[in-house]
Amino acid sequence: MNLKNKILRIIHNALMKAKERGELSLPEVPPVALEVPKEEGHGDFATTVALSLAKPEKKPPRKIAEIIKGAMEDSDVILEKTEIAGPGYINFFIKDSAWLSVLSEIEGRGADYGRSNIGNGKPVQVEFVSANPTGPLHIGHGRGAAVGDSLARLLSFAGYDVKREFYINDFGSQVENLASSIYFKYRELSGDEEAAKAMSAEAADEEAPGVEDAVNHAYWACHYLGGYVKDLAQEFMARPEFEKLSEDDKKTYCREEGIKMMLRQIEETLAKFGVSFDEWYSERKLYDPKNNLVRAAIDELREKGLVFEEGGAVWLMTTRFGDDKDRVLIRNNGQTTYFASDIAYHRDKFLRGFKEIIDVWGADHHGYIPRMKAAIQALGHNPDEFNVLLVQLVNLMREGQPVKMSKRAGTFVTLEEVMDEVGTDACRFTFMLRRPDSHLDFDLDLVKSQSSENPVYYVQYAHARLSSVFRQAAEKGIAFPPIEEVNLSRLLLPEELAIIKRLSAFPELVEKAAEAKEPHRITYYLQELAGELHSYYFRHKFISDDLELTYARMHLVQAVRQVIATALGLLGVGAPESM
RNA sequence: GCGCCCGUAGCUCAGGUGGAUAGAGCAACAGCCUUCUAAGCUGUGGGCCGCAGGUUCGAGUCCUGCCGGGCGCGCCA
Repeated sequence: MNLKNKILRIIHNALMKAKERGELSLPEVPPVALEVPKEEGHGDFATTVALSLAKPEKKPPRKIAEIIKGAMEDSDVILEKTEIAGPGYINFFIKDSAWLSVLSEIEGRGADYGRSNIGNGKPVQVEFVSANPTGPLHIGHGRGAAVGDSLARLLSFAGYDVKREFYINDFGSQVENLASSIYFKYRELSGDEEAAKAMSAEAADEEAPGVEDAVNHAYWACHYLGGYVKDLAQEFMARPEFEKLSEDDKKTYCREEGIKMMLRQIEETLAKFGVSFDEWYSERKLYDPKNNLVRAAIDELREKGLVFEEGGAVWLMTTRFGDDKDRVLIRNNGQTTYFASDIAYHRDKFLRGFKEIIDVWGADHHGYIPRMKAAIQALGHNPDEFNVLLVQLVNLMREGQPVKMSKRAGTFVTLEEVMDEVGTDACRFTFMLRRPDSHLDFDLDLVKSQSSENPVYYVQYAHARLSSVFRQAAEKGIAFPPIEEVNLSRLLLPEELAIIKRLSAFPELVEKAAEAKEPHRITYYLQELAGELHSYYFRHKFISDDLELTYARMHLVQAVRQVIATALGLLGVGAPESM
């Protein structure tokens, strides 16, 4: 049992005892809030329970605090002292010797220190990135990937049964656009004058009036996105089987092979970024003739009486569940909407047994949340089982100036290029430096710079430095005796105890971050821990002639090294042995 | 017009689900390498937490209204 829980037990027992004695009435056991005070002088832990009991007990809070304090028993002998302060806080001061046991706990659990089971094996699905397979990933996808992946790692570490999923929009107008772009480019490359003319009209005219979207897209993709449409067209042309096809079949080929190639590229980019998925879920699967899930979803909603027809279209009554207006499922041309697909998709997620569903979306889709929540309820689920994490769009900067990513400006930058320029660790860490819903300026020069301005190296350097200490010790032939044989009570410095206290806070930090779905908290914790470590490192030698002290300090920094590595791992960032 | 997000130090941002005297990095200034990695350390200054009310023992945090910025409001995806 950790220290915090021991204190909680002491308080709880004291409350029970006070009740027995008749000093407190306590019709029901109050929740006890125990926190770490900001001010050091206020002890290691403090509770406000006396304050919150003041009203129901009709006694002054300080009086209640006296009663509780008088009933407390420190059976494990972990308390240095307790005191009542301010309006009625009870402050707890832990014995130094009790803190030292944290080091043994960390060493004992190793890479599992901080792992918990608050998730209790609950099946959770995190769906993220889900970019259209019509072009390369950009930096906004990168942020979504970093946030989604870190969240998945965090939840998994907290005991949830997590699955990561990528939803492939391989159905509908977007992929048709890709298909005709490739096909169009192929025609141009084959000497089709009409196609070439449209292309040059597009190049000359900002708005390119009268030119269809596919040409527009092809022009953009060929000139600014690394020419991937042109690459694909050329590759297909070189394949013997392609030329044998009829024009119609060529177009189909462009679509099918185009999607396949784009997905492969997306998967490779993400793999390089350290992100992988358990499932790549195809939208087309929802329309399988043998098992049409979209039809099944609409039928289910219709049976519930939540569907109606108007103007030749089929609608879902989302307003019954708080949406602003009802939404179309089937257009009057007979085609289903994206929304209908999405309902079927999310219905299937629940059918697959997930008890909680988390979608990571770009913030520009936030308006879509109410209708999706409504749909979840229409299907008979608790809307709390479906959560959307909004990730704000990223401003790519260079030397303090925004990089405008317009197709005309010729400055489109892919995620791949950003990773190559700044490195994946710096890239991922930077994404986790902000709350997901706050705007992020991603300055390429800053993220690239290997200086104090760059927090990722600050943290990684702490790990590398400590690794170096162990190399030095080994070179000098200094042993690393087991922790049971080491006199940890030699760790008397205030900064040593401060570090131990911070290490002891890690498991709860992980739990809270997981519950709040806020992986960025890990980033801030890391910066604080690294800061304390650097300061400590600078002031004190770890390896000295005093072997007893050396051993004790080596175990301390071993624990720090472990926690830094674990925490960086939750962010998908490496912990280098040397830099 | 309606809805969502944001507003905290000169800049970029934290602020642990309502707690004690609001923090960090950068920038500015002044220092620290003979010693385990200077990608580091030490110190200094800097605030009407957008504004005005409300809820209570207690508000940067919750509620209402305004101001300012971003985004969204399709039988597109």
